[in-house]
Amino acid sequence: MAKDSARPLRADARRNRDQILAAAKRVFGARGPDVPMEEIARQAGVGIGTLYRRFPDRASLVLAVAHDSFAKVLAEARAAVTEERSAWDALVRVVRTSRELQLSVHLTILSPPVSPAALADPEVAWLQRELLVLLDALVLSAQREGTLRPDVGSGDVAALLSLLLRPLGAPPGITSWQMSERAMSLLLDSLRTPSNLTLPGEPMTLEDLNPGLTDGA
Amino acid sequence: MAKDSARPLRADARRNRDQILAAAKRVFGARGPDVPMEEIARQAGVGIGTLYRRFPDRASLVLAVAHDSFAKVLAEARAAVTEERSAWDALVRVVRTSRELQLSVHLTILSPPVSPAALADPEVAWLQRELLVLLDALVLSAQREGTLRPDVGSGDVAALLSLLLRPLGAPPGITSWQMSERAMSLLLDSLRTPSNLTLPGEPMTLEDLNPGLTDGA
Amino acid sequence: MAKDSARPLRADARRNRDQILAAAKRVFGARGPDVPMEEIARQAGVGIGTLYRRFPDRASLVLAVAHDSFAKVLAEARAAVTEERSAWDALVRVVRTSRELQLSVHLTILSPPVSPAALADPEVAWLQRELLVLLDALVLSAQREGTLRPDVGSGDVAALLSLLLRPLGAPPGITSWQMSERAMSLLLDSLRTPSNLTLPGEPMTLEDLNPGLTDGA
Amino acid sequence: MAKDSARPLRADARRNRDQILAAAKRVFGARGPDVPMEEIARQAGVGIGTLYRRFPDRASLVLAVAHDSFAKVLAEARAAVTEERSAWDALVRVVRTSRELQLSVHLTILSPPVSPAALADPEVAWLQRELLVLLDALVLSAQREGTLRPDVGSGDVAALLSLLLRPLGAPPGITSWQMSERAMSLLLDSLRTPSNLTLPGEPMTLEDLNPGLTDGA
DNA sequence: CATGAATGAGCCTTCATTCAT
DNA sequence: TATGAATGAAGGCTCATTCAT
Repeated sequence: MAKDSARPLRADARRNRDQILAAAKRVFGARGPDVPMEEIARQAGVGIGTLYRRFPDRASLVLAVAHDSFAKVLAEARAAVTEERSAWDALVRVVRTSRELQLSVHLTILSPPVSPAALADPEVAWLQRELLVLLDALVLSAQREGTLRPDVGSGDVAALLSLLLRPLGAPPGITSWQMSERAMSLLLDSLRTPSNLTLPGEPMTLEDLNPGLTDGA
Repeated sequence: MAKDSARPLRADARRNRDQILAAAKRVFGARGPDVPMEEIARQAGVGIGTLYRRFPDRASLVLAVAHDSFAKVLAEARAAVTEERSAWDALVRVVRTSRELQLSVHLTILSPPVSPAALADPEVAWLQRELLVLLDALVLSAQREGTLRPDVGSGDVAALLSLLLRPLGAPPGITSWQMSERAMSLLLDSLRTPSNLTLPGEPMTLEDLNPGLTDGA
Repeated sequence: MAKDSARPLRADARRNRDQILAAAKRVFGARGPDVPMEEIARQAGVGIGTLYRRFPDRASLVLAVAHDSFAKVLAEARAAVTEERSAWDALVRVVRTSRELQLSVHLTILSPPVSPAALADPEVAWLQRELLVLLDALVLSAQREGTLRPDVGSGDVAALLSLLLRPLGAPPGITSWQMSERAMSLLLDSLRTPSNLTLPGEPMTLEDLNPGLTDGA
Repeated sequence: MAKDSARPLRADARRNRDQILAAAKRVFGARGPDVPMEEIARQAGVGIGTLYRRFPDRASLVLAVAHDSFAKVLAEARAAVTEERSAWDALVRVVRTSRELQLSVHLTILSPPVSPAALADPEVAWLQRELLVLLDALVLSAQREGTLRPDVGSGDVAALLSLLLRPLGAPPGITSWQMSERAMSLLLDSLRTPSNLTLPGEPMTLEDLNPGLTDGA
């Protein structure tokens, strides 16, 4: 389906490639898509030259990250479909395990406003399509099952995911994480029929969001 | 509450300042906070020097944009509280009219992951606090009213807003807008008690999200 | 011998011009020749536009400062020649009172390495020549008198002055001043025949130059 | 005593570094500390990026130049102390060979009015102190020897050096050089006991200083 | 093949100077 | 006329990318 041009890559080269990819994922996630290439190289423990040998330019690195993430998500999603009892459960699992998505989404979103560079790549496009098709099937199943409100389409679900999975832009502190958890629960509930949600944790107060905010109030 | 240090600014200077602010809002919104200053100047129809005379550095421009947006949102929110019949309606209106929020949120978010520079500014911080306090009151009222699920706090609401109002990163096409509309509706519904939502428009399909996507499928 | 083109200048204009000149002198002296024009305008209490109306560009302001300083020095030198008993005394007085020179020298030096712009101006050139001629006469007189070593020329004297009058580059603290005083005394003594110097003050120690320097030594 | 943090630097990098340093010395000397960095890069025959790779900002380049010059001077001074017969001779040699000083002095002067940035650096500060301590010893020896007037301190000597070694601001033409030579001789003589100077060259005339000056006289 | 050096385009910012009020 | 706004050229610095070791 893809990769063919190059022979399998020597062991150390392979290792380098992986380290770079891992570093890029980490760094992009933590500091946005504008980090200097050298920073990534440093974190990967390789020279800048090596990075460029592996990924001829920034775009191709971003692409590789996107590809990698998408692939992992897709695999997970397929596993969910196979292993979960109901379509709804599978859907929930896809969403929940899609922390991995967070990055791909960040870079080359599920929905139309896509980083054009990334989607230009046929493989990423293919992955994206596979994922969406799977999502579509899941949505239909769940609706047939009666667990998903009938007036939403897979496009709606993808859109919500796009929105929710976007990183919050903050160092992912506990609060930020909990916030996402609760938001996601609410979201899922809004999709569910019949709704029967119990939100995790306590209601979030202003104080939770902005510690110290109400001191002077 | 604001502007005080300097005398009122000459007419043309005032006009330029406003044009710059408007351009910055537009451009930041469309292309993120990293656009070249010259781009903003060009869009505002002024020289780069003029921009810098008015806003001594990038940070101060960002700040001004944030301030302006926050102020508008706060005003709107207060109007909503006054004019709407129920707390729920006010809440909905705040959310809905908060397209304006989109930008402020983009720059100096409601919730903790805040652009630190912007919140360092006492005035912006004050505006933010006012807004959150108002939101808090609204949440409590709505819960007393029985229209808002009791297990969410104002923090949750703010968090959801933060997430949803984030720009999608795309040129705001029709699809993108509709998507937001529907997502927001779902969101509001997930907060509502009892839920009684009718989603606007038709279910979004994959085709809606990615026109042409299923061509080859 | 100069100024002719313009009519005498209205009173307030005159005042502005003088304030600007004074400010420029002060500021150039304190912060070197690269201070922004606006800084000078501010210190002079006028708008930048006014400054430029009076002095069409930086060069012409520098020129005016040089001119002014040279003129004062020349006047002083003439007074010294007239009033002092011996050529030597006059020479000493010229040197000593030439604190005023410090600035002119800083800008358009006595000796060849001259700020070309300034000496391009016929009036400044004329002043400079007058001064040098006067100095020449003084040197000859003093040598005839037997108070100045016969193997130096007026060029040597001018050169030494150029060197010594250069500002030290420091905020003119007490030490800096004393240092100059002593250096100048030594210099004068090196020119004197017979030498009979008593240096002012105490010998300068390293500690004087660099307070705290020998703490750890 | 110096350089330690980094490994030895690749051969070509080393060469570039040296060229940059040399160019900087030359250019700073000729045109002051405000020359554009690009000018220095050009003169060094490298790209601007290379310059910045080696010296992350202007301050650090200035620092390096100062360091280098000071180190050379100190070495020379130590050699002088060792090799010259009398303290006086050593002192004279230090002064005379201190053309090298000219630059260091220009940047981070011997005496208090020091470019603060440069002296903030511990190594430069250390070099400066070493030099001053050595000078101090030399002054005392010479005074014990009876060759240096007893009423001056090492601070005076350093101050005079600071003054005299300052570049004249001109392209170092022959005249300028001779002028310095003679001035320095006079200076040394003013310090000497008993004085027995024969000045080098002929008395300098006004014509020497300003060729063409007396043309129209 | 890995490395780190070199390069230069591009963005931020300052400031001399001109121009509208 | 005085003022302060507008302008743009120039310099500092960063970083993506290419090249020599």
